[in-house]
Amino acid sequence: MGSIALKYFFDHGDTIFLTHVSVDCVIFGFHENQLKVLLLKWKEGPWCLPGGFVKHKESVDDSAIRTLKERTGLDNIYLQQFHTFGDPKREKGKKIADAKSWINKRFISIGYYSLLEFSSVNPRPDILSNDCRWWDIHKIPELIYDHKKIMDKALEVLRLDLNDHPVGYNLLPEKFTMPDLQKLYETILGEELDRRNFQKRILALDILERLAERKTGGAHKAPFLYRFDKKKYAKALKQGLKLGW
Amino acid sequence: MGSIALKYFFDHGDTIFLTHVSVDCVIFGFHENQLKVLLLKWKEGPWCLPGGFVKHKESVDDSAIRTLKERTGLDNIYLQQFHTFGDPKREKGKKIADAKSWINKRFISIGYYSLLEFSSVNPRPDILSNDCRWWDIHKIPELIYDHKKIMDKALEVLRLDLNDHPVGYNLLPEKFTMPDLQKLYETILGEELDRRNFQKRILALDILERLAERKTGGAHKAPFLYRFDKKKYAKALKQGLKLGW
DNA sequence: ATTCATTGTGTAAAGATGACACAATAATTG
DNA sequence: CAATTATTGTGTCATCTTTACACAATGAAT
Repeated sequence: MGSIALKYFFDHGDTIFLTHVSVDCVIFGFHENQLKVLLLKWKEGPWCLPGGFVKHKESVDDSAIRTLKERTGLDNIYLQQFHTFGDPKREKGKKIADAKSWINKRFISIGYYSLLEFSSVNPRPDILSNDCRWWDIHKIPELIYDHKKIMDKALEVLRLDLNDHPVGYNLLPEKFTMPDLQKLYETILGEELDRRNFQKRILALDILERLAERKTGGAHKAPFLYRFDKKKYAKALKQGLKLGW
Repeated sequence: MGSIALKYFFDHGDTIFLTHVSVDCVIFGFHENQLKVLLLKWKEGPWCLPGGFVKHKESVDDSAIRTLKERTGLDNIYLQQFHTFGDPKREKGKKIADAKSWINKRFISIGYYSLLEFSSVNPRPDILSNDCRWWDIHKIPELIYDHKKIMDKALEVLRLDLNDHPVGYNLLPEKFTMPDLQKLYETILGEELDRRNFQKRILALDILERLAERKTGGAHKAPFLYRFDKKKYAKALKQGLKLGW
């Protein structure tokens, strides 16, 4: 991607994309007992959420899927639209290209959050950026425009969704231990949970399958490995999970 | 509003409004134990949700507030953004003005729902419509584009919000009876609730004030009147109500 | 072999929810 | 005007859910 493509994008992007509408993605991953977010760094600029524009005949959902694919290489990602940000001052100080460029117009941004398994991702910068990496949710750098606000809102919604969406299914690797799952919940909720009660409630959902294997290697007693039982999981989802944390 | 204003709107609306972005409002009211929705009828056309466009320097929220004010005469309405609809085929068959008009372009619509006290409203048609009235939620006429889908989604979100938003506060008149409140919940949830348990749970929230008065006039025993206690209500909201229906 | 941190499991108390019964009362009726 | 009727106000008990907490088992480290 050279400056020719970039120049075309700035000068004639509006022949491809809708003006005034953009998409921003808050991509969550979980690694080393920490909730992470994937951020991009603009060339000579601040960090920001991966985002994109909506093609003329593309659905907004598809635009988010495309953005995600371009940044992570992944298809079939769990994706949730969570809010649309429409303050006219949200992109304060914006000046990307020539004053006349379509891209300098005001944009309404539709926010999506996605959950994915950390190690399956190979973060890739986009045409406007030169760095793309995971940041711990508690150590986010200065972000451009209202992107911090967008991220906070995503986290808030994720917390609520925890009650009726089996978030672990998307954030953890195929096989995981009960402590892993608990740490995930604790990280998202920002509070500690009782180990024994947590296990009881999760198992009561009847969506997990306990494997014969245990996870060895760590110090201390080896915990069992679990896996989501897709059939039971789908069934429970239809009835509506209810955790009530 | 004559055809001159209308012509200007079609020909030059894009000097006032953003292209590709619109707002649709699902306005709920409660009357005679029925949940109602305010709908507009286009001149020589189908029924639709009240909606509008976003001015160049106006926030999307403000645009929804303005739309609501224009249709109902009301300010200070409870308003919740609930979803953004971005399918490129959502406005199938659209052809409003000259082919070249900005308004015939594709629009992404941001959905808001609002709750308001039925009798405080004086429904007013807009420049494009000649009728504006309440429809029972169970007897909705054929709606334009994807507006039925938008309405269904609003209702779905309202049901979920019932758990942590005191919906009654916005939909009922200042003074109301316990049966009134129960009917409201039953209508939104679409299921019957036990009278005694309902009362217990609602009163346990400690947000209502029982008045000395009773509601006379109806046949049978006169029920007490209640009122929301604004102080307690605000306090409970901060802690997060939890009903769990 | 002992120590240590962590895992697996169980149980009892407290709290929330659900099912249900009966007395009180405001208008209607005959 | 007394009896009727449908509805409201209130209470209790059983059941399910949630919370708090204890102890034995185990794998690695010492």
